[in-house]
Amino acid sequence: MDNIGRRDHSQNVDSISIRVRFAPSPTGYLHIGGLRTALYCYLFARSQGGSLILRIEDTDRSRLVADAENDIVESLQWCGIEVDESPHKGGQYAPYRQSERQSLYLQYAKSLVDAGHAYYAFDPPEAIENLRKDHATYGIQTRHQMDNSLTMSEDLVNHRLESKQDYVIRLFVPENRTVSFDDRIKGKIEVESMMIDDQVLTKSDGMPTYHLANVVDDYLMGMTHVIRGDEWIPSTPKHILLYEAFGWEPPEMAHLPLILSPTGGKLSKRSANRQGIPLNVLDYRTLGYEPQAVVNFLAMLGWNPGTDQEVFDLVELEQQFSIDRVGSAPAQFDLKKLQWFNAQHLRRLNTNALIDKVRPPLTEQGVHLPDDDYLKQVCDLVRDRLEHVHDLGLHYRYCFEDPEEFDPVGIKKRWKPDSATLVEQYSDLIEGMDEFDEQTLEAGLRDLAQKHDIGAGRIIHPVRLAVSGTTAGPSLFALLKVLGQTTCVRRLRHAALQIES
RNA sequence: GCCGCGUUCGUCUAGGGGUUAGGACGCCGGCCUUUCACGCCGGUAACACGGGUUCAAAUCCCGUACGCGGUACCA
Repeated sequence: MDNIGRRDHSQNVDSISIRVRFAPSPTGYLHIGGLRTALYCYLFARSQGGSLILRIEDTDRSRLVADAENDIVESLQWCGIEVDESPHKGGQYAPYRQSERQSLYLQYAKSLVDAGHAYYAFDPPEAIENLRKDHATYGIQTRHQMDNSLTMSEDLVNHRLESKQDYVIRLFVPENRTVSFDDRIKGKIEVESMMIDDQVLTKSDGMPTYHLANVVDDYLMGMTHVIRGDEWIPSTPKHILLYEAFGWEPPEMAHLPLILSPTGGKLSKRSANRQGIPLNVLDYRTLGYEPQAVVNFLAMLGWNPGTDQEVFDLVELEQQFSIDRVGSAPAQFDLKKLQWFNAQHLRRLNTNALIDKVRPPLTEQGVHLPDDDYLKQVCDLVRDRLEHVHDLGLHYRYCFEDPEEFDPVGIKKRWKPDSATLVEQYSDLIEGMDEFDEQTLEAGLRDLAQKHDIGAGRIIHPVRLAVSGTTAGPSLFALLKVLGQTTCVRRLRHAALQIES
């Protein structure tokens, strides 16, 4: 017992530093709620100068999803959440996959039996099913009616164990105890031990249950804080009892409120789908969201800095995060707000970063990529009206290709009988320009308008329509400048002919 | 059923015995402007309900309702 996986207390620098784990079960891809838990774990660890450990809790072999672990790792990476120790990275307390630590749990469970805090139970499933018809728990009132090492002779118990009959080890939950703990987010929580089952610690397949593995690993791996979802609150008293049985000091607990669907219910696969909310983290990548925006959005769902700042990058979050400012009420997912965050982060990108972001979706949209210099000009031209990386190819395709169609509503509204003539005259003007810049373009157009004794808008609107096919867009003269002299002339002349017919 | 957690504008939230209950998203209006955005200015809208305690309650206490979670050899 003393020589297995003992926590190393000798390095006191280590033992005072904060250690937090994110401990997902690889039964599916990492979803947005799981990511928020990971994020808060990360932010807390980083803000305290501590470490984040990724531990894979794969004790349920029947629900295991083969590539879930990879998905989890990739999701965290995409968001910039770095872990200090993990199955892939290794670390002082390896292995970090619970399936690889099986023998450890068994030994600890047996030590609990030896100390009288746990017992062997041989009841077949039907017996337990029967029990639950009349009693809520397998515990204080019922354990003495069952087949276990509390009710059977030692010889018989040994015989059963030796003949490899199925058995589980159950925790002996004490009577009349008020189990309490002080949650960093929820405050003091109390539960009567009466309400708690004699928890199964090791399953008949030899695997530990979540409760055992979790407690043993959190202890062995030196966790100082357990930060996890709300749904674990009812289990925490069981864990506290386990820590007590082992004679260990429990870590600090912090239970995060859940993320709800926009209608208030549970954010399930079905509800998310119906609301158009991507559920898996990597779906957000596929859809072209900025990881920083997703992180920012999630951080603000349940936490606030106490100031008016709301746009944060990860580093700022690390600096400002405080678990004391995490709210205790669940929060509803709001896609509109995420989109706003996305726009904020996208626009803050410098031009070089922006063109990198924008190239893949453009390619996907079948746009022939121009050279970087041109792409930069386009990005700077439209960046303030970009909400999403896809918007460039979606709404500003004319920056890359001559428009093939002209908005009929726009034509009706802006194309007058004299428009074709004016557009052609302006194209002549442009063709003859030595200086091709915004000022010259504007001055030339206004001159032309004056000559015809009309408002500048009479030319501006048809020109925009001719050059872009649409009535909305960036400043016309800036647009013309970016498009370039020959493109402008070509488009204007072509449009004058086509719209006329 | 039982146990636990929660409840401030539609949404995210600040505040936490005496506030015109503040901000953000969304929505609406205005300004800017050649358009559409951006930006700026303004508007809309909230303390779940009922009892206490108190000079005073959104804030503290107790109930009720509603929501969510747990009650597994799932995590």
